[in-house]
Parts: sequence; structure tokens; C-alpha cells
Amino acid sequence: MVSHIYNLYMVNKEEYRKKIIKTAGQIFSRYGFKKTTMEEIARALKMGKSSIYYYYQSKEDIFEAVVLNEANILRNELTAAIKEVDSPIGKMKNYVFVRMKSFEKLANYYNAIFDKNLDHYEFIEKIREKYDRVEIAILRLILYDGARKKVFNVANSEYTAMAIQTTLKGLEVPLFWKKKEVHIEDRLNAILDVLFNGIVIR
Amino acid sequence: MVSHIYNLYMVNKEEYRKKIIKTAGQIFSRYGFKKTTMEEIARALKMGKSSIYYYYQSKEDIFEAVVLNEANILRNELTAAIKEVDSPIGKMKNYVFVRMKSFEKLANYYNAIFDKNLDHYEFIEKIREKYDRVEIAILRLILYDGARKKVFNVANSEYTAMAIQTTLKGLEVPLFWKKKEVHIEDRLNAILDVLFNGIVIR
DNA sequence: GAATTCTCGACCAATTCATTCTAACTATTT
DNA sequence: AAATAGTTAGAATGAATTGGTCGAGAATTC
Repeated sequence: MVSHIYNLYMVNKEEYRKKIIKTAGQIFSRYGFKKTTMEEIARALKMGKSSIYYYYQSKEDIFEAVVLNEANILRNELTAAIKEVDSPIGKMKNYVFVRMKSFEKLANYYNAIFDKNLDHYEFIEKIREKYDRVEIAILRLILYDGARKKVFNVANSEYTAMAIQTTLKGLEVPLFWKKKEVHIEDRLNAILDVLFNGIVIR
Repeated sequence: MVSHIYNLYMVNKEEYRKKIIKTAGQIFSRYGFKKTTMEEIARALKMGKSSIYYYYQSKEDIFEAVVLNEANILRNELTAAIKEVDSPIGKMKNYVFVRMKSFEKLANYYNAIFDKNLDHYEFIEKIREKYDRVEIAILRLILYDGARKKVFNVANSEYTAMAIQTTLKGLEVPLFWKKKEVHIEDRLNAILDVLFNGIVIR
């Protein structure tokens, strides 16, 4: 009865919540928010539809948790990606590639929201904003490190970071609206090429 | 007004019907029958929802036309694939690969039907049956040709064709029910390996 | 300008869907 | 073993969605 002591129930409950997020995430990412039904999520979990409401208050809540979770995964992947390599150029390359790859996955969620449902919009914007800041920070770090190692030539790491981010965002757009006819990898390479040749000390 | 003379309206009508099939096909293949709404199809065609009913009587009709169309495309691709190469082994390889590739696309439609809607079931079964026969015929041709060229060693081309078809069908199953975790290409290569080593004259 | 082809908004009935309710069932505590 | 807390799910509900219809009016052809 004491609130800070977790009993067995609680443990299972948390685990179930994670399970729900995972399963719901798969379905959401495939069909989007609107086309995914609680019934489907429940069926995939081998659970009664109403049982889900014991763990989450609403469909939107589940969606929120899913997106949040996905965003965290993205952040982890990104930080891992830049640690993987030592050279600033390698870091930047890895970062950009992982970011775009992960984004393809996230695109489904976003697509789901641009439908209507302005309710979500605000919430998503908040996440977006937060990750914009994180992204700038990481980019600045890469740039700063590169400058220190005399590989990059950046006057103002903040502005440069913002410029790069803008470019990456521009690359997102076709991911949303158009089909996958665009050769993202190619375009990415081209962009990286330009980026480095404008940045690297020759 | 004479029935066998097509006026401009008619020409456009046929063209529009094709356009609808094409667009609807894209959406159906992505979301399945049930999750695809007439509204969506209409929106994608920049058309009023009710206008579609001028060209097709019902959602099911459109779906039928889409599947029929897709099946025809598949047949063409298959016949083209075996003409592409001369050697019996090459023909067989091409056939099997193209078949599986195309099937991945078709799988979405099938998935849509296995939901409930037993009405469709009958219709799909009919198509399926027809293409089973066509497939057996093609396979027999490949086998027969291979035997004539002393590359294949088949006692009874009909039975062998049926055996191969059964194998290919077995490969379809995970395409339906499971996710894309299966490495189909790898499994395909393995199967082809077994198939040829049991068939080729050494 | 009449006839025909085509488009679409408004509407409808049926279904679907998210959510709530309630009653049962299980595990834990007292 | 009674009481309590945690958990599940079938049924009910009310609002939204959706496939399909209809008739009025554009657009096109004759």
C-alpha cells in the first residue's frame, strides 16, 4: 500500500505497457494512426480490446508513447553512430546516414498525423522541437571536434549546425509526400560531397 | 448511337477506368481492401467520390479489376522472364525469381482478403485456379525444353511441374503470414540449388 | 439547343470504432 | 477465509466513418 514500493503487479504492468508500445508501434508504423484500430492492437497482443485500457487511457496515449519511444531509439542510434568512428568526416557521414535511415521509419508516423487530428499536432511539434535542439547540439559537437582536429573549417559552429540541419530537413520532405522513387542514398551522397567540399580544409 | 461505334466519351471512359485501376491498385496494395476507402481513391484521383461510381459499380468491382490486372501483369512478366534466357536452367531460375518477386506485391492483396469477406474468397480462388493451370503449363514447357536439350532429367513433366509448383507455394506461406524477416532470396537460392541438383544430368 | 456524358455535393443506412461499464476471476494481504 | 487489490474481457454505447445513392447541374457532342 505504500506508494514507493512496487509489488509484483506493478512489475508486470510496466512490462505489459512496454509490450503494448512495441506491438502497437509495429502496427502504427505500417498503417498510420487512423487506420490502426484498437481491435488490431488487441488481437496482435492476444488480449481483449478493453484490457488495453487498463494500461493506457486512450489510443492517443498509446500513440504518444510509441512516438516518444521511437524518438528515444533514434537518439540512441545517433549517438552510437558518431561514437563508432573517430574521424570528424566519418562522424558526420554516419550521423547523416543513420538519421535519414531512421527517418524513413518515422515518416510513417508523421504521415499519420498530417492527416487531420490537430490535437496531436501540438504534441508532435513539441517532440520535434526538443529533438531539433538535441540535433543541433550533436552537430555542433561534431563540427567543433572537427575544427579542433583541423579537419573542418567552421567559423560559427552554431550557424553551421543549423545550416546542415536545414539541409537535412529539406531532404525529409520528399520522404513524406512523395513515394520512394527518390534515390535518397544517392542524393545523400551528393549532399555530403557538397557539404564536405565546402567545409574541409584543402 | 449505333452500339459498335465508340464515340469520344467512350474512349475517355475506358481510359478513366484504367486510371482508376492503377491508382486504386497502389492504395489497395498498401493498405489492403478493407482499410482502403473510396474517399481515398477519389482524393488520389482528384475526383469526387461519387464520380467513381460512374465508372465502377462498387468497391469490390474495383478490387476485382485491380487483382485481375495485377494477375495479367504477372503472367506477362513471367513469360517475358523465361524468354530472356536460353538455357533451361536460366529459364527456370528467372521464372522462380520473377514469380516470387511479383508475389511479394500480390501478397498485400491476398492479405486483404483473408480478413473476412468470404464473398471475395470465391472470386480469388477462381483466379488462383486459372493461374495454377497457366503456371503448370509454363513449368512443363521449361522442363520439357530442358529435357529435350538434355539438361533436365524428368520422367514425367506434368508431375514434376506440379511438384515444383507445390514447393513454390510452400514458399508463399511465410510471405502471407509472417513478416519480412525471412530471407526469401536466400531460401530461394537454396531451393533452386536442391531443385537443380536433383534434376540436372551430371 | 437538345441530347448525352460526366461530375459532385448532399444525404442515408449500415457498419465500425474508441471508449466505458460491469461482472467475474486471480493473486495478495490481513 | 474474508477482504482487498490487480487484472481481464464481453457487452453496451454513442459518435464517427464509410460504401453507396440521387438528382441537379456542368461539359461535351450532335
